[in-house]
Amino acid sequence: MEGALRDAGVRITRQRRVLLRVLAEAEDHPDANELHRRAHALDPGLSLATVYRTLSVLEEAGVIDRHAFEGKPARFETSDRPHHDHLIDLETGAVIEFRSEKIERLQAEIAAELGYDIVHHRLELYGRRRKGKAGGNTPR
Amino acid sequence: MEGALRDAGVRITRQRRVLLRVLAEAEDHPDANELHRRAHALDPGLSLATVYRTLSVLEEAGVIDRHAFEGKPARFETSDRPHHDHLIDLETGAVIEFRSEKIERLQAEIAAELGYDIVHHRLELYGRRRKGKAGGNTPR
DNA sequence: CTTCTTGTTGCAAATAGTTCTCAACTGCAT
DNA sequence: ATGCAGTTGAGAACTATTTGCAACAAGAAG
Ligand SMILES: [Mn+2]
Ligand SMILES: [Mn+2]
Ligand SMILES: [Zn+2]
Ligand SMILES: [Zn+2]
Repeated sequence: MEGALRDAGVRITRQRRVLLRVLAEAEDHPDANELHRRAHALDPGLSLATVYRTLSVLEEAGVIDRHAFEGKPARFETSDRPHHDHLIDLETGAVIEFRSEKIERLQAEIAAELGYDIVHHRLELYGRRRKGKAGGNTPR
Repeated sequence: MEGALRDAGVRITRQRRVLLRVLAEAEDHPDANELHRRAHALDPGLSLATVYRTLSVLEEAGVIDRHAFEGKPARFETSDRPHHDHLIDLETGAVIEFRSEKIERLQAEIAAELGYDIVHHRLELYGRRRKGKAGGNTPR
């Protein structure tokens, strides 16, 4: 992963290495502040400004994705996994991932009909746990 | 429309009447600043703070929708027309509306499978005009 | 290994968009 | 006409993020 960056002409500094690691180990969708806090453990002195700058660099290099959910500050995640969209639990703030081949396809069709090629999109569902009987988050 | 607001316990002030009118006449998706500029014509002295406050009130009353497109400031539109989503032209910034019953349905299904009820969602396509041969924005 | 060039960093100050504080006002129920 | 809770204008405050600048360090060159 560092190789890919180096090839893209991105210098590998101590702070970038740390952030890459923090991002790689993250299982959630941390925001800049949280990333700064986590990185702080491995490298005190790494500034928040650098976190922001590095996130922009990594985003442009295509190794991370930035999500701006309703209101809240931007959140990040590595883009090594396949594309997916998000469902946000309005009560707990939990972020649940999902992927719908059908929706992806429909989006492309719609854009095409309008004479456009999709560069990227944003699909976010905001909801609350269904109180009713069935359904349910099938535990793995 | 004012009646509905009054019933919701919202006082009808001169500035709110102006903004409601500006919003009703808008055919695009203006942001707070633009709304302020337009309202200024009908009522100089109407402050930007009031524009923001009124927009929040109207949003909560459910008479307008707020859209936060990539990066740019929030944009608004009356919610009297049926629900739709947006395609943003990355080059011109143009906002094109569309509606897909299928996608709406799929979203509900996905949420249901995850054990959720959708409160609202956000679907935005960001793209560029297709250079290729066919397709195309059928002019009306 | 030393040097050199240029990208990178930390800090603080700057932005942009939006919200809040507070005293002066006003819609509107009585 | 009165009274008061809700609303407004002006500006300060805020939040998230960006930027200017001088010190610093990656890594190509020698
Ligand atoms: Mn994700
Ligand atoms: Mn619209
Ligand atoms: Zn998607
Ligand atoms: Zn929709």
